[in-house]
Amino acid sequence: MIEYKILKKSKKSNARLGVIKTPHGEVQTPAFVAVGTQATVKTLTAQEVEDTGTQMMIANTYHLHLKPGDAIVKKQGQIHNFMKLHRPIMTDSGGFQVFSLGFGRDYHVGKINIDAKELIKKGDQPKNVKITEDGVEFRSYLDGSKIFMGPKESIRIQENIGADIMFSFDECTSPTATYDYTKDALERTKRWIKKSLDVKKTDQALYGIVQGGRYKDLRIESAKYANSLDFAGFGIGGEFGGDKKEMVNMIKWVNAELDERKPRHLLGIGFLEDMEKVIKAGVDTFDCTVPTHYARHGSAFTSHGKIDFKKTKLLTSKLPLDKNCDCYVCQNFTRGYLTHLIKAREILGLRLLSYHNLHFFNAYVANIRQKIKKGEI
RNA sequence: GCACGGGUGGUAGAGCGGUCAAUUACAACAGACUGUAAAUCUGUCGCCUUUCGGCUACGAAGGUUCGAAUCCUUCCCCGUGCA
Repeated sequence: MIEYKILKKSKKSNARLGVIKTPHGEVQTPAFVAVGTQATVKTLTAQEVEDTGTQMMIANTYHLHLKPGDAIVKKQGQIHNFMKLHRPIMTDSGGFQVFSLGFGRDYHVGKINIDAKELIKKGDQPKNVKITEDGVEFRSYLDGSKIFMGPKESIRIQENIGADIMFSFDECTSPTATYDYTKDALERTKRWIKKSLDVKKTDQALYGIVQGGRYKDLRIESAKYANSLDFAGFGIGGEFGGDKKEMVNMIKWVNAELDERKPRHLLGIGFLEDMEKVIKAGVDTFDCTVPTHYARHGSAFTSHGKIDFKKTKLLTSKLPLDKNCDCYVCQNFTRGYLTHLIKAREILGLRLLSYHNLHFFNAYVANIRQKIKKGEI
């Protein structure tokens, strides 16, 4: 189980300072959660992940079920022992893959989409996954085989993986869904999160997920329902409207309904510019692929903006990546060297940028914690 | 000197009479990425033009043809073999 304690509540916003105690250590919140889908924060060793100041990681049920198989992870001593990360770990339920491999893929849309048109009507099905009342039939992206996953399957897999915190199985809806579709999907998600709780056998913590798309009444209904059940915390998922303002409002609608004594995790949101906004809306933890994903695409974040290390002109630069950063990468290498590594497609380039970006994101949130502590936000 | 083979856009390398401003790859340039189908994807990439279109181009110069990067002649380079 986990324990959440509020250390300080902001007077200026809904932000709060807290700590989540888990069997694998504490998380000072608000906190950034690194994404380690396949039991690895891509390119980095567990030791390096810890060295970047990462407090918690989130792995993925769907991916680990396909490869290597959750039974294998269990036999290897579960995820902490398997990957040798001695920090708190979460597992996402596979609910996001209902979207990313389903309608998300069909419509080429992300979770925040200003151009989204309402195209998905109640009863519609994505091309590559089949959504039923009991769960979802996926096509494995590895070999095309059929994989069925519902709340029961997801929880069983997550219990085998053995993270500190599990998420209930849900259907992440698309920004291209109509109200009627989203309402219908929410009814499924409500049944699924209840079922997730009912079938859970271990003492791992389970978070209930809130959906409801961009629709206020559905978001509130979803939050109220999740709050009525005995979850250890909450996950806020789904699409987040057309812009950041809308997103923040949606988070506020939801958090107003949730028991403040339980931690709230915002699923899959975390651009740098989003962090302070969502924290002020009352979010405690959030995960995002951006630092590691962008790193592998050659981009690094700095105190003066983003740098694209694919640009040839940077080859002659003798400046550090970020002069205001005290991470190993910024202390040792020039922008020119990093550019060379990226352009030469050397693995080290991806590793160094991943390391720096994670460090940068963690430091960024640590700074926000300080601001809350000082009463600045 | 003789005999073959070859000279194509920044590079490599297709094309071998019209559908070729020229396949493709790389490079270059620009952009995207939010619970990771992602060390990925998209666009531009001779010059002028927003588009239509125009212009100059496949070693050089001639020629054949309605039409040539593609065929012929000469020349200039490069590679291999024989002297």
